[in-house]
Amino acid sequence: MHIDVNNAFLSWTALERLKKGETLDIRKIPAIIGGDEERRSGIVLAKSMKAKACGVTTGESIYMARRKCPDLQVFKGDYKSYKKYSNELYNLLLEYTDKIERYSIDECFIDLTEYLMNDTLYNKAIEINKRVREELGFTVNVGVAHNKLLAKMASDFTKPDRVHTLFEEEIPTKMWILPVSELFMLGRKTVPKLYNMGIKTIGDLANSDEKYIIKKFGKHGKLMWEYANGIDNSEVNYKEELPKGVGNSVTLPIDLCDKEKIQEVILALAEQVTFRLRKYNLLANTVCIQLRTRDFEDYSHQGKLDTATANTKDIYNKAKKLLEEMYKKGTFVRLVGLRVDNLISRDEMQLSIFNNTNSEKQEKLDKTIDSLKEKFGYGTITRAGNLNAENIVNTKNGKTIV
DNA sequence: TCTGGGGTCCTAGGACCC
DNA sequence: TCTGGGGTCCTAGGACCC
Repeated sequence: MHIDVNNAFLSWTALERLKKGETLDIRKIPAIIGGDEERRSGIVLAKSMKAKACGVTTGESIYMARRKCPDLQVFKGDYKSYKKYSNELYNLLLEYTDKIERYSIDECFIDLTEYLMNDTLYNKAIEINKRVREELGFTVNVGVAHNKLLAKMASDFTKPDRVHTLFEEEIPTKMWILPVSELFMLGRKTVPKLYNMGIKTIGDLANSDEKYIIKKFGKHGKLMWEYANGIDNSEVNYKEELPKGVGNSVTLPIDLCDKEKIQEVILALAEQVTFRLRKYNLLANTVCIQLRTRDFEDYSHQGKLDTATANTKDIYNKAKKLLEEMYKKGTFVRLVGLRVDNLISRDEMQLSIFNNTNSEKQEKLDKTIDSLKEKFGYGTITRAGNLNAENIVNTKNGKTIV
C-alpha cells in the first residue's frame, strides 16, 4: 500500500491552529501554505481544495496564486509540527506492519505481502483510511496494489480521503486511460518529447515498442516503459538508511556580487551542513558549491578533500577555495548552496586523522559547539566572522554568544 | 511578475592508466 | 603521417521526486 496525506502541510497547519483555539479551519477556505515573499522564497507549498479549484498549483509563485484567487489566504509552515504528525501516522501504521518505508514526510509504503487476498488487502486499506481520519484528525489516500509503482499510482487517483486499488486486471481501465504526464517519473522534460512521438496516454506508452523507447531515452526509457506496463520489482525499503549527501542552500534577501559576502554565507552554510553531518556520524570526501545567478542560471563546482572530514573549518576552507576558482567578478548571485558527498561512516575512517593534533583540536571545538546547539538551540552560538550571514541562513534568531 | 529547499540517480566528456 | 582498446575515476549538469 501507498499512504499519502491529503494536502499534508495545509491540513496539519489547520490542525495546529484549531488546537490553539482558532475557530477558522483553513482547509475549508481558499488557502495555501507559502514561503516567505520578503525572503524571495514566495512559492506555494500546499493548497486547500478551494485554492486548487481556482487553479492554484504547488510550486508556483504566491504572486501568481493570488492573481488566480484574489481572496486567497496565505499561511506559514511549521516543520516541527509536521514531523510530529508524520510520526503519528507512522506509529499508527506500525500496528499493521513494521515494514514501512518513509518515502517522504507525508508518504509511506507498507509491505503487506503476507496478505495475498485482494479483498483482505482492500479491507485493511479501508480500515487504515478510517482510523487515520478518526484518530489523527487528517485524511489520507490509500493505494492498494501488488507493487510499489501501482500502489503509488492508485493513491493518486481521486482525492481526498479515498482508497483505490490498482490490481493487474485493472491496469487498462484505470491507468492506461490517463495522460502520460500522470505516470510516476515522467516530468516536464520528457512528456513533450513523448507527445511529439504521438504518445499521449500511459496506454500509448505501454503499447509502444520497448526497444524504440530504450533507444530514444536510454535507461530512463526502460524504466518508463516498464512503469507504463505496471512492472516494478523494487522492495519496500523499510530499513533506515544513512544519507548519501548532505546539503543546504539559501536564496539571499538581495543579490550579492561581493565575493567576501558570499564567503560569509558559505561559512554559515558550512556550519549548518557539518552540524548535520556530525549528527549522522559521517565524514565527507567531496565538497560541492552551487551558485544561482540573478538570471536563474545555476553553476556548480566540486572537489575532493585530502581526507574525509566533518570539521566545519576543513569543509569551509575547501568551499572557499572552490568559490575562489569559480566565481566570476561582477556576477550577481541569488542563491548559494553547499553540499557534501561521498560520505563514509566515522568508524570506517582510518585513525590517521587523530594523529594530527590540529584536527583533534578542531574536533573538540566542533563537538562543544554541537552540544551547545543541541541544548540551547541552533542559533545559540555562532562564529564571530559569521554574524551577518547567520541572519540570512537561519530564520530563527536565538541568543548569540560570541 | 515571480520563480524554495531537500534529496537521488544518470550521463557525457575528460584525464589518466596499462 | 598516422596515431587501439580496454578500464576507472572525476566533474558538471540535468532530470526527477517530495
